[in-house]
Amino acid sequence: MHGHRKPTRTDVITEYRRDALLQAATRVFGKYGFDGATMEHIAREADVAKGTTYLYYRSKQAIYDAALSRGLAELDQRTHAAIDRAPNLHDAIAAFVTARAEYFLEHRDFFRMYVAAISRQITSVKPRASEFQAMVDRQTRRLEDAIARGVSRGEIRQVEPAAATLAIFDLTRGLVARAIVATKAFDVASEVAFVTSLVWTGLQKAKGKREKAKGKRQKGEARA
Amino acid sequence: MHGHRKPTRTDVITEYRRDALLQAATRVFGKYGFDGATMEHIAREADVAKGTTYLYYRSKQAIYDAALSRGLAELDQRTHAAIDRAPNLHDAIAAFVTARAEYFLEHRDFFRMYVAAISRQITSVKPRASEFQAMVDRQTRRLEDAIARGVSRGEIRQVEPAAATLAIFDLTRGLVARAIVATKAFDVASEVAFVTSLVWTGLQKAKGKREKAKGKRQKGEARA
Amino acid sequence: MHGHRKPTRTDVITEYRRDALLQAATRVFGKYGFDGATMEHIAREADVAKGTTYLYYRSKQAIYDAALSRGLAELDQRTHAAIDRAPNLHDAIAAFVTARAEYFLEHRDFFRMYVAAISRQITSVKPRASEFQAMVDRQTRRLEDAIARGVSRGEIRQVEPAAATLAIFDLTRGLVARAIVATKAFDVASEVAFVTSLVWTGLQKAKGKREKAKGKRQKGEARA
Amino acid sequence: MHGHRKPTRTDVITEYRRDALLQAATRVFGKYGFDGATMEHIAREADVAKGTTYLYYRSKQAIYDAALSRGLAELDQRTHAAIDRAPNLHDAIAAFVTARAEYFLEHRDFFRMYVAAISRQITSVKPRASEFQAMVDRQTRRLEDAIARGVSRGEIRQVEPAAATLAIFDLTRGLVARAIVATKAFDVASEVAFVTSLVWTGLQKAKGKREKAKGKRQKGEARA
DNA sequence: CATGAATGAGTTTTCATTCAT
DNA sequence: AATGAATGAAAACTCATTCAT
Repeated sequence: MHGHRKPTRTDVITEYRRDALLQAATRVFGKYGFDGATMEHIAREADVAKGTTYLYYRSKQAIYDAALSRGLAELDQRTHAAIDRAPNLHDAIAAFVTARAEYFLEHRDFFRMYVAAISRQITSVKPRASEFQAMVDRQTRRLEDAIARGVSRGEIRQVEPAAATLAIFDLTRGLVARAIVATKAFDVASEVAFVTSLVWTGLQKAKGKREKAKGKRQKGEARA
Repeated sequence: MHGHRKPTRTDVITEYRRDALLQAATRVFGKYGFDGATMEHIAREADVAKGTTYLYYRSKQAIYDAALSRGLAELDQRTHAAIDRAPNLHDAIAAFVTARAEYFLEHRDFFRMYVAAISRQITSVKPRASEFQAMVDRQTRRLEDAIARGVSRGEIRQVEPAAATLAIFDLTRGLVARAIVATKAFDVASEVAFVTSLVWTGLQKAKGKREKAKGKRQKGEARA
Repeated sequence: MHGHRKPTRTDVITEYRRDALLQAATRVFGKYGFDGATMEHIAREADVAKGTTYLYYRSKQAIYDAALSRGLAELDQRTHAAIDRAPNLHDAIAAFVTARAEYFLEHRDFFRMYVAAISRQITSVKPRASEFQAMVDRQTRRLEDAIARGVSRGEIRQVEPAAATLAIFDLTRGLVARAIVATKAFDVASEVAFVTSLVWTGLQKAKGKREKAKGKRQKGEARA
Repeated sequence: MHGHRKPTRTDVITEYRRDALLQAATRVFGKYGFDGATMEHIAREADVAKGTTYLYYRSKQAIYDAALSRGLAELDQRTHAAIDRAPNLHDAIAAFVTARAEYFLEHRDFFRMYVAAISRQITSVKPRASEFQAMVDRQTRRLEDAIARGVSRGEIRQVEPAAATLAIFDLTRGLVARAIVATKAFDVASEVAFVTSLVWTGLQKAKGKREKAKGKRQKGEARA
């Protein structure tokens, strides 16, 4: 902030503590949820006294938010990097799914926090919606842009890029959730491949086949 | 139907109270989550005293479970009925998405409970996974069977029916979640249509094109 | 109460209910103690609805008191009768111990209430001491009189009759307590015999021996 | 004596608090009984907040157990020391009664807890009997041994040492109970003397007198 | 008289947060 | 800065008692 000031000893300690606390918090919140987690537990996990926690974070909510943000930022990073590396739209989609699945599976506690956070957002009385919404946007922006380009180039059919992106987003989340609760072996790679192929195929230009079915609608079908 | 005993006064009251409590519980759990909800609050919402709650449900957990189960059963009902009414696979998929989206949007509090329950299942220390898993299975079974038939008839391409079903399941959930947090107008019908079309197209037999694309990148896609 | 009025149907029912409730109360209070017992439990045990209990007894305390009183009155009865039948002091003592032990062992729940009541009296904040004290007095009066006569007749040595009586009273209580908690066989008869003989011997005129012992230690007793 | 580590601040506080809490608990449990006592009350009495109590004792039951145990251990101590100091059996008996009476009268609240504990043991649904039983055994062991020696030396008549000991035990308890509820002056010393003399005389060898009475039993007499 | 549904005061226990050392 | 003892608000749950039917 103050330019290139050499970090003082204090800065280093502070940095170290904040990191340790965030890691501990992620573990504990991931395992027990927001309400189930206790400051005591987090402190112990971070190897500090309970009071120390409050020197670095104002409250339980604050440490929770920080832990969540940090994870989201990292995930963001990974997601972006993966997409940027992809040479084409198909691979960008695959990269998106893969990168996120990998990140979540490497950070299962974070995934739990993440899911709970979404759940809380939906449940939420307070409108923390906006902050969270912004993060989701950031996570999906790159992919959305890629899809938009794909559409404008005629590479894929005319779809709402946002809708398509969110679909991929949802599929990824579901996939990871199942991987995490899975008791028996779960072949992530093949699941990722399936999701990717489903979406990719789904984005192809229709071959006209469906027209007929569409022609003779029955009730019970989507009213779109 | 089940013994024509005239319902006693107590039976009537019991029926009425249980229903009122379940409704209240759904509202409160939906708004505040399991931990955030208080028995006091639920009781007030159901217009009874705190103690009365315990005359009908043994514990907070019990009333939570009951409220969740009831909603799931209703949802199950609707989902089944919708699929059964569909004349073909395409419409079955559309019906699945539509029925669930409608149910959830009519019962937003229940949707919040539902999402929280899934979140809890993932977070959960205790393995209440199984009970819940069973319900999910029940909800998806019919669609899975329909998809399996579609595959064996060659109506759609060779996919793992379970995987395809869960994808539809995930997409529906995401769709509803967005509809519920949406601050501005949200065109559910068109979202449903999109999801349905994405999946339906995605399940069509591949035209073989993509293979090539994967092998040798096209220049136009160099930077997504 | 109103002389020889023929008991009405209502009187009979009332009598019957009060009795059933008292029996139930004794069982329940005996098993769970005052605080551990619930009106619900007592009512169920007496085969009436919870509210009915309050038609016969003003409160939990009232039914407790009534149950205790009834037991004490019966015990009183038995104790008196036994003593009155005894031809001499020795037998009166034996009869006292025996009668009480028998009564308590036939009414173990009542014994538990009884012990708890004594405990409560000691603990008691409120001075229900007097009422209870009176009952103890009534229970011991006859024996005390018999002992007083024994003393004045020179049948036994000069002791404070009240003190001697209470000693016998305490020994009996201890004996029964052990019989009731005993897990293995407990020979009540021989315990009663021991207590009786101990007391009877203890009340005999001293042979003068002890005086000396107290004055100048005997070597054999140097280390007890 | 046990590692000369300087006690830390925390150690000191802990020691102090545990003691204060135990004292407070004894007072409160003694006055109101287990169920009548509230944690709030105990905390106030110990001059701490309600929550503080739980920093030192896991639960109400735990603090109760600790308070009871501490008292029993002290009483044990005193009882043992008194008996060990006695030069002969007669004095050992006197010492037992005296020491216990003194201890209880100095710690009236503890006596109330003690009586309630015995009462609970009798009433008890759960078999905490064993733990408690063990403590009683410990309290009486020394005296029982002394009596056994007295019997084998022919110093006193042939009695079951355990039975004699428990008789003395019961008499002491009764004596103290009366001293504690006594509203008017209560001459403990003379009561102790009476109990001691009654027992001591009662343990002397019979002079053969009673034989006759025994010969012509009447009903109502012990069937031993 | 009898019932049992309803009430709400009262109890134990937990835990985020504060603050003296 | 770090500690951890102390606090007290909050919450689930129980049960004696009341009262409408």
